[in-house]
Amino acid sequence: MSAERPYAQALNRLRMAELRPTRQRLALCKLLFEDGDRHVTAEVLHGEAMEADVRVSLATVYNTLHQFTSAGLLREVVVESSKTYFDTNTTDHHHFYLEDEGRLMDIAGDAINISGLPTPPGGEISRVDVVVRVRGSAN
Amino acid sequence: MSAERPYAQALNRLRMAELRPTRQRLALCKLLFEDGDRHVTAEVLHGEAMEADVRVSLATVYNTLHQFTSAGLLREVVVESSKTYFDTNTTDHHHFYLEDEGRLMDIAGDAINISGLPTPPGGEISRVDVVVRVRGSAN
DNA sequence: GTGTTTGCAAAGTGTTTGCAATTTA
DNA sequence: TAAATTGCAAACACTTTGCAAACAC
Repeated sequence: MSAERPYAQALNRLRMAELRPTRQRLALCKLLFEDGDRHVTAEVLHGEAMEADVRVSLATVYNTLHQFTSAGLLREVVVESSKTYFDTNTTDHHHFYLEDEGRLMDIAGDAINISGLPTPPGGEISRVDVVVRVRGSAN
Repeated sequence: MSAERPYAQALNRLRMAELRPTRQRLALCKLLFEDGDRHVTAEVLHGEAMEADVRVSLATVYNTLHQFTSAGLLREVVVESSKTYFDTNTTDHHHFYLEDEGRLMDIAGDAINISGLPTPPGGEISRVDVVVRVRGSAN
């Protein structure tokens, strides 16, 4: 919806998250959400910003990604030490990880069924992450 | 088996992996495998070595953990960016991750049932990792 | 002896932080 | 103009690397 109003959309998203719509946040928000579901690292997003002639520092990209995550706009996905991926899809779902390309792909939450989960040892389950590692996708 | 012969056991393990049984490798091997399944980081293992008065550099611990992993003696588990866990259990299984403590616990491979896995997009599945994140275990 | 392994210190990577300058409301 | 945000550069945690000395066979 309203894919033709990415700017207004970004503004709305920031308002809902109660984050001041600064030039940088608006631009990053637009880049992140205007093209459907994405999985980005800070470096990649920063690169896209540079290409789009948006002046943002890498530090701000990091800060913004974390603010968006705290606000529930993004979700962090851990598949590789020493690289943090942010996912624009915050609904319940899982991932393919294409090891050769270092790329993530969503698996719809209802596509996989998990049964027999043991009771967690004290505390409660905050999330169940399934990562299906795929090799040879580059050939 | 032969839990009372940790040294001979370690020696055997190294021989099977075709790694020279150096003082350092033997000591690390012993620390890793004499007490059942473990999940360690390089820092933690290095700390244990120091406590046991085994002189090993952190760099060697890192190298050794990777050699053991390549040899199939260990397996890497990714649950947190910027921290690598090595698991002495190399069989098919999954994990609880106690977020408050940063601790891993095994979930037997046959305890969980996963159905409906979509076909991977080119390439073949090298592994399916299930991480059950648990919060509040420290209370 | 010869080739492997180690330790050190230095370099590397991805990320976070302190603070003055800038921007927003 | 008061408070929030930014950019920079420095600091950070964790990990890898180059190379001479020590070690295993």
